[in-house]
Order: sequence, then structure tokens, then C-alpha cells
Amino acid sequence: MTRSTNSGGSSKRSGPSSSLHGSAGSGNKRRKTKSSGGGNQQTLGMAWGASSSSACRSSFRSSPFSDFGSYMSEKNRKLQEQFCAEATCSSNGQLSLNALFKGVSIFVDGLTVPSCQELRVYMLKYGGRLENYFSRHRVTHIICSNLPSSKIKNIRSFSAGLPVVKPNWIVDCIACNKLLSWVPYQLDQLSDNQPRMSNFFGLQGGLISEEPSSGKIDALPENDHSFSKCPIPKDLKLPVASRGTESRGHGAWACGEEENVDSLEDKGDLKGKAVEIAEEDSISKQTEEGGCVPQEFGDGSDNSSNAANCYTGYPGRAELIDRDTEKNSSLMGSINGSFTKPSLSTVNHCPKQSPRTSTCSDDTERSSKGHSSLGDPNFVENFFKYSRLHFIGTWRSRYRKRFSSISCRNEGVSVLQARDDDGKNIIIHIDMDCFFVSVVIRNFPELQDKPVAICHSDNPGGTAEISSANYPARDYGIKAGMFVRDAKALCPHLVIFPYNFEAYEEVADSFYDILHKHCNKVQAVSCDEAFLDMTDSSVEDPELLASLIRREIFETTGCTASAGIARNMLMARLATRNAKPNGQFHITLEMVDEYLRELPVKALPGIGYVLEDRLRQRDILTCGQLRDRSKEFLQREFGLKTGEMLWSYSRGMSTRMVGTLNESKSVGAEVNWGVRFRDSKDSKQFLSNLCKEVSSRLQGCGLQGRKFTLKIKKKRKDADEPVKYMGCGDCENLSHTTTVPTATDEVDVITRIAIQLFGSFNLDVKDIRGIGLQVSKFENADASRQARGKATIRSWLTSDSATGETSNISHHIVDRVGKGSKMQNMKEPSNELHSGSTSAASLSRGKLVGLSIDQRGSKDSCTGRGDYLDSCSHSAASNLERMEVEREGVNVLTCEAAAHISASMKTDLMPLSLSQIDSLVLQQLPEEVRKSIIQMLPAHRDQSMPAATPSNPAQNGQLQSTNQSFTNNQKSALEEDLWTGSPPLWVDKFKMRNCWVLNTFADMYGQSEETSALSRVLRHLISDISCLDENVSDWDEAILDISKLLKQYIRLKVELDIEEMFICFRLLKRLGLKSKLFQQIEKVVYPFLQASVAEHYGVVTWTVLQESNLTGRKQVWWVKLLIHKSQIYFMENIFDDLKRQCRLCKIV
DNA sequence: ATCCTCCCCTAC
DNA sequence: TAAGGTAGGGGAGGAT
Repeated sequence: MTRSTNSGGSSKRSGPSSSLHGSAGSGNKRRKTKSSGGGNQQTLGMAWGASSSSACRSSFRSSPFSDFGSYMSEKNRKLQEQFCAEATCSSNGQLSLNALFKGVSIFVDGLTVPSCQELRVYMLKYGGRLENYFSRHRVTHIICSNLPSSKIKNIRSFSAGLPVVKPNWIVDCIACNKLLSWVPYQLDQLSDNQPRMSNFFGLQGGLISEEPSSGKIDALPENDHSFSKCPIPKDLKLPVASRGTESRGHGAWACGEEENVDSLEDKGDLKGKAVEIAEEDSISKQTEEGGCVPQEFGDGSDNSSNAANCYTGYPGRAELIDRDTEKNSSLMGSINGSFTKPSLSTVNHCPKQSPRTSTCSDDTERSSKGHSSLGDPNFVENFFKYSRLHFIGTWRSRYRKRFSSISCRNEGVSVLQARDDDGKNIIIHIDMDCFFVSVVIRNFPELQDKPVAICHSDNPGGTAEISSANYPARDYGIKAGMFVRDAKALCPHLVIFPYNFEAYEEVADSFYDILHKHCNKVQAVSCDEAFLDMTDSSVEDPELLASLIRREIFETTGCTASAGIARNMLMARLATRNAKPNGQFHITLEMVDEYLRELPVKALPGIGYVLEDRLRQRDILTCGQLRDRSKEFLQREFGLKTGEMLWSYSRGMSTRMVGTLNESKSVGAEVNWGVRFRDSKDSKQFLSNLCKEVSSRLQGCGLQGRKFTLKIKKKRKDADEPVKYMGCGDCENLSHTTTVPTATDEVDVITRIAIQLFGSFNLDVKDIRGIGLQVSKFENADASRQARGKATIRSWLTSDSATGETSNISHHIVDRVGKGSKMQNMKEPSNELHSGSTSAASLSRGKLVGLSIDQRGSKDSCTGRGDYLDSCSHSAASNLERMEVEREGVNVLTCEAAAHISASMKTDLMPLSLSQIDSLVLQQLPEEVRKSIIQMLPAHRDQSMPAATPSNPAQNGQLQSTNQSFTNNQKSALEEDLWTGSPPLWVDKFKMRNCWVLNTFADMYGQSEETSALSRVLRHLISDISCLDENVSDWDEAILDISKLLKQYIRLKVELDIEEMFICFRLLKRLGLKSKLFQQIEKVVYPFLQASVAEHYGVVTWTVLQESNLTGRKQVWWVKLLIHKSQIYFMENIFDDLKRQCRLCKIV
């Protein structure tokens, strides 16, 4: 069952607040509240609210910036002045400047190369202008690099004849030092819609000739005043209709009466009847006949008015396209009382009806694909751009960045006020009224008392969700989360505006500017809601202050806010319920009991539908009833914390303090709309895009995480197609988590992790309806990066020392051991150790020493590396039978190697089951080889592998089709064993496994003389070296032999072969016991490693690890990694180098 | 006891 | 057509 998302704007308290005001009937609640002063609390603030109900609006109108977007107008004017000032400076400073672009005024749409910022500089330098917001009156050229299909129509609509040109035009003009014709530079995608050349060259043709500025695009007169100085655009001085081009006023879809809406649903129940197609068809016809007729103050040049056209995102995501003309269109509609006139309605239906026209068919095809993950490579990006919930959800992080300095200032004081409400705390809660609607309609006073809502679509039969509804609309029962078709059914003349995220962002900024100005303890709740702690403020009358703040908010933003005042955050918030809309309410200490007695429990923050329901089942409907239950009862029934919360909230008690936003603990991205996959290629592509998004968000916050959670929404077996268009419907929610030792924000790493997690779900991708990836366990990005930069094997391999004679690895270890400081460090893995390793790093020319132990060292912040080190120290302490110095040396090497592994093979540092490993390994192989292996696997498992370590190719979707999967029992036995097996078992398993791998290949190619020889070689190497005892002299001899062999090899080729690696492997296996041999061995081994790839290191490190006696999960974890790495290496090389191996066989 | 995973619930 | 996200917190149950 799909839950209705009761979110967005200020409609979030729709339930309780509407009931609160329900007694007012369908009359104007605003008037009622204002005049009544909010009931018995006739506060000063309320008095202001009451007296200003009419006065405020009239004063709004008559103030210097009274009408449309005065605030925004002012801002735009400033922007323009700023531009002019910069241009003046610029031209003074640089002699080479000329007026190349004089008369050219560009508007940059979307991402361009050069960037908008660069283009701005060019325009500054060469006498042109860059408009921040689109205005047909001022803009002469739209600059655009590329258009997603969804935008093509948009551009077609709003460009209205202006040339849409690639940014190269500007660059080339500068290069040629003359104003070139833009025609060759027009955007291909739009070329069929570009203004005809004759229109421009002949300065004639309907649209263009009516637009003085745009009619002179390529031949602007030198004396065009509009560009010769810094004019405040004429339209700023115009009355209502054309003022405030920057006001973001987007056109409403003035709504026609829809007679055919016959499928109504219960509120909140999204499982209604299907949309009536026939109804849409009738509208479609209507539109095609009479629609699409441009309507804009009669000049008939604006035919745009759909959501995509209007909405352009919010800062950092998309660019603004402002269309003052469009606003005028809507305004005209409202002035003329045209809400019910089909003619206007058809204009607004045009975009969605027009696809059926021939000219748009291609676009339609593409844009329709764009509604799901199918066929739109940019689906994820586009989805977020247009998602209201994404806007709401990500607002905090934007706020965090924007007001970080102020937040810091708060942090100090928030600690001080840890006192309960016995003190004299004064908390003010401020919440904007129906925020999304208010922002959009503040420029339309005529709409203030009309029902207005915000929605992506005004399709009266559609399943777009209402995000915010103003109070008149709520009178009709319209609520956030409701389908637009239901809203239209309740109120056919409902005016629907599209989103304008940029405007919300700007208003929110102003809102917080004001709050911070009045109070230094501000806690942001959302873009339209905050708490102020006035306890330590010198302000005597909080009500007066609240009213001042509210008034300032209104004067600055044109939007009203309500305020609740109380002794703690809980009560202040509840007070705001009573204050809304546009009022304020003070709950004094004495009132608390009475206030809560009849308050429905649902009104308490933290009680949602589920908890409300559970309470109702226990006959608890009001806070008074809640208060009758003991804390023990509540804790028993609802859990410790929840019970405690219920108990204290029902008494109006809250210990929450007004504080700053805490550091974020997780960052993620998810998409549960429009997710449809045909095959695993689709899903991988989608996942990859999602990872890009997550990665960029992490980087944007400067965070790197170690814990990754992949969430999947899987269609339930018996679930029907969702009622909501492209919705996820009835789904199972699944999630898998993995933790890696090295924090990361890198897209490649994250993608590989995500793909592995994804594989572990083992799903039919056709059932997937939503995917999300969340990252947590953050470490400081800079520190991680720094550590990793030092530690990368790449840096070591590419360093001078790496190509020089030998590494100093043994020297530095000996050096460190000799210092005798290591034991202490080992016992106490903390900062000291880190500094120890740093000094070690400086001792060695080899970059191998860039040990990246977590600097913090405390238990809580212990990273994989820290834990790892801990284990090392433990093993050092518990293995006293070995020479401590040697032991220590091993641990140092082990840690370093581990750090390097973690740095150079980042993505593989995650728990892998053998089945996953098999899948991964197999994936890397050529198809025919893979098939033959898959066929072999079960048989070989039985013969050559321990029963507890079967391979499970079924884990991988691709392999599943072979029907060679293992049973679930086998799988779980394996998994269990992998995770719980003790270390010694692991070592054995690894040995067995390698034997198994070798046997597998030997047997596979057993018919071939070549491969059986290979098999013999490998066996020989293993047994030969393994037979050596611990006697140093034996080893010396062996090393001599082997080094001869290796030297011989190295003369023949650059890279190590499987045997060579095996030799290194076995050699280094002995390192743990024979650290005195370091010097000898390194001469042999490290040149190979230098010339080799990271995989070798995996094997080498595994060997060292094996000797370190790691215990518990850590070892399992590392061993798994190493198995993975080494096996991939084995497999790949065995196949790739099969023939080369034959040569080696002869040698042996 | 404490931690972890896999959920679910909630607010915005 | 339509853009059902984000993040924190808590509970159950299992591992250590």
C-alpha cells in the first residue's frame, strides 16, 4: 500500500489545523483568525495580526515595493547594477576591451561550456550583458550547449523567436574580434524551430518585429540606449502587469471546469479508480482545436505554460527561466475571472496535449520515455531536479552550508541552555503559512482568497500530487499529498501553480536572514520553519518580538508567517498550530495542562499515523487520556524511548534544546518513482547514475563514508500496477548494508560497492520499483584523502624509489624496530602510532610507508585500520613465544600493507562471500570460459573442495540462468561459515581453495598436454616451497634458487606470471617468520612488485596477514578481500597467459 | 551490555 | 502523464 506523502510546503499540518479551523465553516479562515485574535489569547501579536489583516494587504500594495515581487525586483535591479559596476571596473582596468557585444544581452540556459560564469566575464569584458533571469524584453540571445529532450519544448516556448545559440558563438566572436552571425551556431536540436533567417535579416515577421529589442538581434544599433548605460529596465517601472521580471511568478494553470472528473477517491487513499482515458481524449481534442493559441496580452506570442516550462530547479541544480509575460497571462486570467474559462484552460493543457501533433511526435516519444528510467540516460538527474521532496529533503544541507558561520556562533550557547522548562525559557516557533503557495501567489493579490495549490500537473484526471494548498483551498478539503484529480474534483476551479524551487530558496534565505538578525539562537527545522530561543535575549516581550519578526518577514518576502510562543520547543510548536494562518499564539505555563487535555495525540510531534493507530487501539485519543497511563505501561507497549516520549509529551514536557543542526550522519539518494528496468544493463546504468549523485553529494559536503546501504523497493508478487502514474505501488522494502575499511566519496568506488550490494539481492530487475543508496560512518574527507594519497600503491609504483634499485622497506622497518618504540605503540594504538608511522614514512624513500592509521585512535572513531591495528597489537601481545622484535616488524609491515591495500583497491575492501567472489571472478572471464567453469563447478566442489565452501554462482544474476546454482542450505552454510569461522579455519580454507582453483583448471584442461604441465608446475611450486622447514639456511638456499629463476624470468618479460607471483607469495609467506630475510628477499621480490600491479599486493599482504594472527571479523574480512583479489588474478592470468605458461613449464 | 543489521516510523 | 526524497531515530533480533 502506498502511503500518501503528506509533505511539502506548509501543508504538513493539514489534518489538525483544518480541524482546528473547521468550525469556521467554509468562510475565510484568515479573516476569522485575525479578527478573533486567535481565541481567548488576545495578545499584542494577535492584535497586530488582527489589525493588519486588511491593513497589511493595503499597505503591501501601497508600499514603494508593494506589488509584484518588489523584493525580487529590487534584487534584480541590484544584480544589474552590480553587473554594470563590474563592467565599468573591467573596462577601466583593461585597455584591450571593446564593445564587441554591445547590444547583445544573453541569457544562459543550462550547463554550458564555457560556463555561465565564464560567459558572464566575456560579456563584461566585451560590452555585452548577461541576464540572470530570462526576459524577452531584454534578452537578445539565449545561450545553450545542449538540451535534454524535456527542455526542447520549453525553449521553443519561451524563446519566442529569440535565437538559441551555442556558446561557441561567443568564443568565436571574441576570437575573430567581430560579431559573427549566430546562425551557424544555432542549436541543432532547435534548428527547425529557430526563427527564420529572413525574420532577422529582413527585420520582419510576426513575433520578431513586435519585439523591439529582439528584432535587432544581429544588427543592434550602436546607440541602443538600453545597453549603453546601466538602465533599470523599463519594465521595472511599469505597473503590475509587467513589473518584476525577476519575481519568479510562474503562470498558474488557470483551471477550467472539468466536468468529466468522475473518479473520486477517499482522501489519502491513493488506490482509486484508474484515470478515465476518454476524458483526457476529449480535452485533447479540445486543445488541439482551440488550444496552443498563444495568449499573452493579446500579442499572441507566448504559448508556454507547463510545469516543465516554468520550473527550472533551484540553485545549484538548474537555472531559472523567468517569464514575466507568462505571469501576465495568468494575471489577466485571474483579473478577468477566467478561472473557469476553458480558453485559458486550453492554453495550459497545451503542452501535454500537443504531443499528439505531428511536429512534436519525436519529442513526445523522448519525453515520455523520460518519465521512467527506461530510455532516459539522465533520468536520475532529471528526477531530482523536479522532485519537490528532494528539494525539501536536501534543503537542510544547503542551509548548513549557507549559514554555517552563524551556526557555529550558536553552537556555544546551545550548550548553556540545557535546562528544563522550570527555568524561564522563551521559545518562539515560526512557520511560514502554506509556504509553497504563498511564495508563488504573493505576486497575485487577486489569488489570495482563491483556492490555489502547487502541483506538477493540472491534469484534472491525473495522479500528480498536490504539494501545498492555501487556506481557501483547504476549505474545499484539499490537502497535501492528494492527487490532483481528487483536488480538482473537490474544487474544479482550483488554481494550480507549478513549483518554483528557486523562489522558495530565496524566500527561505530571506526568512532566515531575518531570524538570525533578531536572534542568535536559531534552529532551522526546514525551509519555512524554525525555532528561536529568546531566553537569553534582552527582549522583554516575546510576543512583540514575534510580531515584529513576522511583520518583517511579510514585508521582505511578501509571505505571511505564524508564530508560537511557549516555554519549550514542544509547546511552542503546538502553539503555532493555533496561530495559523498568519497569527501568533502564546501558551503560558499555566495554560499547558488545559491546552493538552483535549489535544488529539496525533498533534504531538513524533506521533504519526501508525503510532496514532496503535494508541487508538488502546483507547488513547487525546493527550489527556495519554496522561492517564503510566510510564511503565507506555514503555512496555511502545518501547523504552517511545514510551518515555509519549509520557513526557503528554505533559507538555520536552528537554529538547534549541540548537544548531548537528553534523550529518548519513547522505543518500533514492528514487522510487519512474523506476522500471528491462534487464540488468538498465539497472546497472541506473545504479551507476545514482552513485554519481551520491558521490557528488558526499563531495559537496566534504564527507567520506564507510558504510553503504542499498535499499530496493521490490514489487510485491500480487501487486497491481500502481494507481499513481509511474509510481512504485505496493512494494517490499529490502536493504543490504556493507562496511568498508576506507572511507570514500569516489564515484567509481561507490559504484562498485553498490553493484556488489545490488548483486546480493539476487532480484529479477523487472520487479524493482525503487533504489536508494545511503552512505554513513563518515570520516573526515580531507584526512582520508590525505592518508590515501600517501598510501596509494600507485604513488609508490610511480615514485622514484619504485623505479630505483630497491625499496627501503626493510630498512625502515629495521629502523623502527631498532628504535624500540614500536612495542609501546602496538599496545596502545593511538595518535602516537600515527606519528610513528609518519616518521617512518619520512625514513623511507619508498611510498610504501604511508601508513594510514586512523589518527583519532579512540575506540569510537576506530576505523577499519584502527581496529586492525588493535588486532595486531593484540596478536603481538598474545604471541610471546615469537621474537617480539620480529613480531613487531611483521605487524608494521602488515599494517602498512593493509593500508596500501585499502588505498589501492578501495572498492574491494568489503566483505565478500565466496559466492560473490566466484560471481565476480567468473564475470571477468570470457563467456565461453565462464560457461565451462559454471558447468564444472558443482562436480569440482564435491571432489576438491571442503564441503563447507561450495561456490554459489547463483548469487550473480547472469549466472543464474545456467541452472547450476547451489541450494540455499549450501549457500547459508557457506555464508555462515565465512562469517563465523575462526581464523585458523580460514587459513586452511584459503589453502584448500587455492588448491581447488588449481585443480579446477588443471582438470579443465587436463586433456591438454600444455595445461597438465601447467598444473604440475603449480603443484610443484606449492609443494616445493611448502616443504621447506623454518630453517633459515634452507630458506637462504631456496631464495637463491628462486631469485635466479626470477631474474631469469624478469629478463624475459615485464610482468609477473602466475608462477612468479606464486613464488613471491610463498616467499613472502615466510616473511612473518623470517623477518631477518627481508633484505635478501626484497632484492628479489620488490623489483617484481614494482613492475607489477596491485593484485600482487593482495596476495603478498594476505600472506603477511596470515602471520599476524588477526582474530575475529577483521581477519575474515581481510582474508575475503585477499581471496577475491588473488583469485581474480589467478583466473585472469591463467586464461590470458595459458600459452605463456607452457614456456615456464619447460623451465621448471 | 553493546553493537550491528534490517527494518519501520516520523518530520519536513 | 509526472518527478513517491532525505535523514534521524527507534525497535527487534542476533552476534560478540
